[in-house]
Amino acid sequence: MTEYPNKAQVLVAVDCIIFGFDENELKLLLIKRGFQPEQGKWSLMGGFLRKEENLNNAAERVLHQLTGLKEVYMEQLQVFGAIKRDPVERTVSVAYNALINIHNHDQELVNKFSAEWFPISKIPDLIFDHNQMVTAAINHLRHKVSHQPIGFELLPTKFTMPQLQRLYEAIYETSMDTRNFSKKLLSMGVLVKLQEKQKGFSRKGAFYYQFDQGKYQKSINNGLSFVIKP
Amino acid sequence: MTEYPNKAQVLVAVDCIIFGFDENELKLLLIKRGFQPEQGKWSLMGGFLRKEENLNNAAERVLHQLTGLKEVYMEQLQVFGAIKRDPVERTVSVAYNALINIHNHDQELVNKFSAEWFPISKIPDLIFDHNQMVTAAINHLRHKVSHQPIGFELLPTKFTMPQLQRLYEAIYETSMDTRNFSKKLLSMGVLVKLQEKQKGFSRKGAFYYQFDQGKYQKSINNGLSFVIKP
DNA sequence: GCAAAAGTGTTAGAACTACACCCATGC
DNA sequence: GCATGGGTGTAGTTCTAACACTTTTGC
Repeated sequence: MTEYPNKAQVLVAVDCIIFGFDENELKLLLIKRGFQPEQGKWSLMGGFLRKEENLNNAAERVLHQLTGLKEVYMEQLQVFGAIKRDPVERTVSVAYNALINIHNHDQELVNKFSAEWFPISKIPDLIFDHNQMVTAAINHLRHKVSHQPIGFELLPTKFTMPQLQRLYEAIYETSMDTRNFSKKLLSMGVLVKLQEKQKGFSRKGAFYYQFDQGKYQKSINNGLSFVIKP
Repeated sequence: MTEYPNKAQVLVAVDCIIFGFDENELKLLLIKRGFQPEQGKWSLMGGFLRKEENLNNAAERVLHQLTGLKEVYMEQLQVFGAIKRDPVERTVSVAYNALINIHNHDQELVNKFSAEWFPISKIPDLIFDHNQMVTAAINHLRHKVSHQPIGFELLPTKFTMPQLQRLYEAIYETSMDTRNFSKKLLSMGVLVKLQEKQKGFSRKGAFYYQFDQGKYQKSINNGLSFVIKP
């Protein structure tokens, strides 16, 4: 074991861009920073990498601290490494996208961090380069949902076709044709229709569906490509 | 200015996955490691992040050290942060994809680092997690060339239609129909046909084309999507 | 004149887009 | 019985995929 010469004295952090969907809008969970620097400003939830954990663990830990959730869909987005991005000390930060069901998180923890959900159209000024991270995160999500079945992570396991459509409309900031949308989704054969109907939202009630990972894998192996264009 | 408590003592490195195309095969430039640990083994070209440079600069510097090239198409790929990925010291490494014209690099520098081009089908065992990086890099490249006009970075400014097709075939490891390929490329209206023909390779000679960034931007603004499926 | 690569068109099927009305239910 | 959102079919158009022969030229 030799030590490397010219070590770079740089800190490594992770920041989580936490997405949720509340039946109509795509939202991000932001915290009001309780410590210096920039105390009291809005920020992404973040933390420093510890020696005994790998990067993904660090991101999961940070997400868990704020939401109480584990086993969440997370994905490394990008590293931000500009020299002065953090004024206190040279820090590179790895941004992670997290997709959660907006109704599942632990409200007490969220209160503890003075966190709030913001619609993506109304993101406030954030500290450091966090607005840049958010922009990258939204672009990445838009791109990714168009050809991977990850949108379902933002919905309850049981969801209706109109809910799913509104989700895609919110992500793409567009509107889609109901007939073409359901035709497309059903044609891919990755959804299971349940007998049960959603009650209380509309008079008629909409049938619930579930995403079926097994069916998806089979379809993929048969050459299907999952595509939902904006 | 306060200092953060519980700093993570972690080094930050960059590693470059350098792609080239030699008329038939997609290749990677690998170095024979001249220092400990793992001296004499094949490896990606890498280096540590310095305090006074941002991540992209570091990647450019590392690429320049090996190839003598500047202003090269580079793209951050992913961070690798497993605890024991580097046995000497805890290091997270940011992998960068670089696309270069295989005929342009500085041969002396390449010799100095005992570097060699390897076809992507014959990548040797590499140190640390570099094989993982290479796999991620190839997957990323395959995905990216299918909807962004970055393949041209691997070719000379003037290239023939058959060269371009062979490039895509090499990246996708597939074969394509000549007629459909040229029809598709020309229909997007982003290439300029030159009067000049390639000499010496085939009897007939093939016309040269150039990629036109301005035309591409215009087409994009008019709603074109650049797509070349495998 | 022949070998080797370049260049070019057509057709059938698949996927996409646009579009409007009836249905089920709670009040 | 009416207001609200849920659910469904068709036709025109565009895109894709499959397929083979002629052209040019150096030797």
